[in-house]
Amino acid sequence: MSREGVTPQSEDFSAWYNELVVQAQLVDRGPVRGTMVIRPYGYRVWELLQADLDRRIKDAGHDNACFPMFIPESYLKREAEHVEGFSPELAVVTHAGGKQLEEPLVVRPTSETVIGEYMAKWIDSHRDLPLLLNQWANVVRWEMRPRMFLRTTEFLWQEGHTAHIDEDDAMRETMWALDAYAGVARELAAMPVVPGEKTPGERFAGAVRTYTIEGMMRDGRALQAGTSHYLGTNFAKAFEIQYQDEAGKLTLAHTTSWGMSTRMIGGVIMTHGDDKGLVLPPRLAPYQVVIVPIGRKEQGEQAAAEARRLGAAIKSMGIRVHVDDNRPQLSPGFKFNEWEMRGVPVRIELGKRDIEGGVATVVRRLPTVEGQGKEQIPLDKVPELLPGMLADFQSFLLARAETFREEHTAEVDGWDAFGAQVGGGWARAFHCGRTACEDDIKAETAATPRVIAADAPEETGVCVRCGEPSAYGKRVIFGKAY
RNA sequence: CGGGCUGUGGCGCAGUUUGGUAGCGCACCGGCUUUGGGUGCCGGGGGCCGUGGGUUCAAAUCCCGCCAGCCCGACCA
Repeated sequence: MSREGVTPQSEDFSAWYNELVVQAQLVDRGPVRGTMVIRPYGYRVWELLQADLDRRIKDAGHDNACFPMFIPESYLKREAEHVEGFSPELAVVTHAGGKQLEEPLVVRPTSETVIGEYMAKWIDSHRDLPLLLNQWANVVRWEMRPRMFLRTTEFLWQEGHTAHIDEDDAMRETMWALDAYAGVARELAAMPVVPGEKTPGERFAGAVRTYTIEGMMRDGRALQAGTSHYLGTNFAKAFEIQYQDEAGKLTLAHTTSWGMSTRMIGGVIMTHGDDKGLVLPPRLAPYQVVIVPIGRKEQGEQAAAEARRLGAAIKSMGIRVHVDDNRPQLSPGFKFNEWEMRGVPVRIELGKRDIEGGVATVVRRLPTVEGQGKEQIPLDKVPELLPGMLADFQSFLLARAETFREEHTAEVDGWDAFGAQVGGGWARAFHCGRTACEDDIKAETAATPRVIAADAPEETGVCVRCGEPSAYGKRVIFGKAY
């Protein structure tokens, strides 16, 4: 840790990100290429996301379960598109117990197949539906170009798997999950995502319809932060997930699957971070407030004691607070920079001057109002003022990200304008709907269709690339993606 | 898989061209210093120089192979 700070975003966004995730102590590099060790500070962020999403999942009637990570290779092969989509990135176990296995085992890249097998076993009658399952698990996908949180060989996620009596019910479920993800993104991550459908070319392998929430990062690129699929009867056919309907007839169930992963953390970093480092939304911050006592010897001890007292009062307000009183070898300046780099929303400085004046020096990670910097607040008023301050900070981040996205999104109709727009943001454009045309666009501009926004107005036009009549009945958001 | 770069104390690097007892900064340990935006000073500990072979009296340094990592590209739900 000899460096001071990280490469500025403006200079090299990618370097900024790579350095920051390590220096902020969110992760460390794993021993195997593409793997990551999630350190306590990073894992706490995940736990906070997890707690909220898990509550939403359970409130909507789903039950958690856990399926094995080893899947017989033959399972994957039962759904043609599914196996084709995944085979390049599978990790396969061929040897175990000191000998070659009769049938190779795939380390799960996702669990549609195993869960499908058991759904078939557990479902007999229409009375068994809907079957609403969820699991929190790790999955493995052998990626060519891994990046911490965004695309790692192994990652943590939640995968919901449900079976329904018909398309209507399954679609309600699909949209429920999408809405839950949008809620988590907006309310916890302060990330203003665009929910909507993916084009056929971007669809999940084996899905009938794929939905996504897309967020814009501070370099103008898009991040898929959660995804929900209506699988139709594709997996039901492959795994014989069927039920007897009221008339006694055997009928295929309609299934869904939906997932949100540790990738969301990467989204938080790239949505709010700046040249000084991380900026964590209070609802996801392991430490919402850090108190730095200032002084040495007796004076330092007095400040530390006062800091601990204040910390206890703040904690009793239900706020996650940390008192940095155990590192006398570090100067206050160092600590200020470090906690800013690690994204703590509010810092409280407590030294001789403060204590004599009966105040604390309170500093936000970002000025929520122009020109607002440090402020002195009477010590006994600090705990009661903090909840409001944190809530304001949370909504400030969401509003700021929303403004940023609007400023970097434009309606585009000409091909030249399209190329310019996707250079640093999103283009809302008409598209013919042909996958081959999407491929051309990608080859020429590196941009891909990200989402057909659910709330986009109904309109038609001609394809921005080939001039054919537009598909989808609305514009499509294009951008470069992670 | 292709192109480029890099492997030297925990981290970041110099030393390699021209072979000759392995160095610096940060971190760490001990001590001192009146810690408000990356304190200053003194004294310490720590390194099969990625790996295997070759050349040589002698290799971090020269030669050949291999491995790993990073960046760019192809690829990616």
